[in-house]
Amino acid sequence: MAAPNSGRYARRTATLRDVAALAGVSVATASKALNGRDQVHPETRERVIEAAIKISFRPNPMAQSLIGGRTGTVGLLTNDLVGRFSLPILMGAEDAFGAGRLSVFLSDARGDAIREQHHVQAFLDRRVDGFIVVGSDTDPRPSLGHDLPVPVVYAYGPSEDPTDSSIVPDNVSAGELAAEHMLATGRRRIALVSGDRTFLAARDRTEGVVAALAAAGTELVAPVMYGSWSEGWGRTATRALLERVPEVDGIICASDQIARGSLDALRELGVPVPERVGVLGFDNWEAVVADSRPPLTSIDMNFEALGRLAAQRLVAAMSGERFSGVEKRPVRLVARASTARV
Amino acid sequence: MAAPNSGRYARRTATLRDVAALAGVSVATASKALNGRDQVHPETRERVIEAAIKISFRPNPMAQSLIGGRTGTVGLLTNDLVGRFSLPILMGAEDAFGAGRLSVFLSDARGDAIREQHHVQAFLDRRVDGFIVVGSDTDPRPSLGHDLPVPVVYAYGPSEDPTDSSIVPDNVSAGELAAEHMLATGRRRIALVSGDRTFLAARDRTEGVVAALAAAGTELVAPVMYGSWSEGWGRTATRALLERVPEVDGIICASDQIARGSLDALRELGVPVPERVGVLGFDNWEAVVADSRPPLTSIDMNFEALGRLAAQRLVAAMSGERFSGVEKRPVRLVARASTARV
DNA sequence: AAACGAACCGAAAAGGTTTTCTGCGATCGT
DNA sequence: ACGATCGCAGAAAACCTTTTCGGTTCGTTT
Repeated sequence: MAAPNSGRYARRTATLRDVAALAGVSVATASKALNGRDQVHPETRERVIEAAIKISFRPNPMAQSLIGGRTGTVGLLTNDLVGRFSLPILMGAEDAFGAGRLSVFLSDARGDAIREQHHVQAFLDRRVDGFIVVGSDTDPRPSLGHDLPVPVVYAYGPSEDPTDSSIVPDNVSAGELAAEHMLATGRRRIALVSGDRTFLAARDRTEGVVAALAAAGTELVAPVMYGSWSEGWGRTATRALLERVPEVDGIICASDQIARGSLDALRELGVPVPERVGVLGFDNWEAVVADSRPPLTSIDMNFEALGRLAAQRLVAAMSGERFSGVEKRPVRLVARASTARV
Repeated sequence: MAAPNSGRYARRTATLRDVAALAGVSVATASKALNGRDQVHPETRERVIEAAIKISFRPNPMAQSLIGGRTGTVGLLTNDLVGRFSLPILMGAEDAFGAGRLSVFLSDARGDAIREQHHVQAFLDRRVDGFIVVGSDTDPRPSLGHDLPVPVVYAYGPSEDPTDSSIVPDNVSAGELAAEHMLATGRRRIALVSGDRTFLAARDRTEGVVAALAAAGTELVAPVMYGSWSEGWGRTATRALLERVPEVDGIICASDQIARGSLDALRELGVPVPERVGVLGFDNWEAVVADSRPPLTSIDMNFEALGRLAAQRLVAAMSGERFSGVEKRPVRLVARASTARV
């Protein structure tokens, strides 16, 4: 049980004036000394720096931004309740910013447009220097508009407005990668169990798969099966598939969860994986992929790299360059036992 | 492909001076009018407010904090790579702060102590008014120390230092809840498949289970089985268990993933769930729980509530009250088909 | 010796807001 | 009618840092 005590946290943090006094110079000189400006004698600079260290002086960023007009903060607006996507993206962004002097304000709009509007305003009130908006899926989303005083980069879910700058994973090439891998591991009768057809990601991945097969002079062994993103769908679809096309030897599933369901169904039907059928998923979601039987080959969307790039684009935009358009980023395949060549 | 354009984002935001000018008063009066101070004529106040709205004035928080000494920001430091825990906690905290005027800086230390130290310093440089530290598990972690100028609240993973303030889920009562639910659904021969015994969470949950059974005049039908937190362990443990104690009619698993493995094993052994054996997990991890067969009863750790409370404690601490000790918060059981009474 | 330039330092303004204190006109009490 | 009080508005200081610009002290040049 917690017990409220009395307690003070007063502790005036050292100011530049203190440093100056200790070093026996004016604040102006102290400032110049610490900021590497010239016009200050090396010896004096040394004295100032020592003084600063001694009283562990840290410049007050409020005072700095008051002058400079920039706060060194960016707002990261997510809509991803589960955190599957936004957290790695955030980490990538933080990485890219971290080296520089930028800090990240985070808030979650929970997919609600008016809450989002509210958070945008809150960030603007805080005078952030820019925004990163993370969507909950890869479908285009409404733009925040162009009347914002700072640049915006959309990550994962692109803006509907093509003059905005968006960074998304390349789902078409992800589909290609999947199909090529199936072919490369010696399979020829390949089926595709997709997700919810209303999602662009589902359609893009399908497009990639179909294209890659065509390029290799073949095609899907059965019509694309659309459904939901769940394990349950993976199971039903797989059962139906094996009934209709028993000779199938490769199943590409549009998500790890679908693949997981597919694996379960195959096991129950006594179909050995990867010997008779190879299975492959998308997202490389550690929790789903690692524990599946056998471990699942999956396409990793490189979220962290996505975040890093979004951060870089934002930084560039903040210093004048403006980017526009949807930038599609490469993904990578992580091979595991479920598609091992036999 | 993105194409860099030229582009400017200049746009001087309105200042209080502008408002004052427009309303024909001094900045002092304008300030008082907007902040609800008295000493200003109602009519004047009205004029000022209208002016402020007209040019959509927003006070500059840098200027405000320069005076007030508080920035209205808190630092949230996570260590949870997966985001399973920290994101809901963050959302709860944001909720609790949101109404007030607090914004959240987020950063991830990735479980690395020196990176953490670095982020703490960065937050202090930003003059945050407080910290929330989110652990990666419920084991006590090193304190950030007491020489910080602002209060700290530890969430999920408590501080080793009992004079710090920590908020954690009550894993003992979680264990009790699990056992009681098993009993309440008519099972008597109950086993416990736990996780990694080096985790406090595993031991606490065990303690609760054992205590609740004892209170009901019974005990575990087999010694606690410790292993890892994975599905694989859930499967092996369950198989071993059924071999040694075929009459078991309830399996409490210390995590959803273990439970998931257990369900798989049972299905493969042809043991009907929930008819012959009930299965229960911990964490209520949507992705794992929803798609399992049958849907898994689980103990929800109430992360969001944890985050909210942490935020409240922090706010209280920031205004002088000081809390100390580890505060254990109630959890709740979410009943699903895997433990349905037969 | 006078003038000049270089090197270095400090005073002051600026950035936007809040708060205190002073000032002023009007109202009140007697 | 006079001082006291009240209601309201504005001037100025304070918060902390950066930057510009003027000033001082040297050493150097003619």
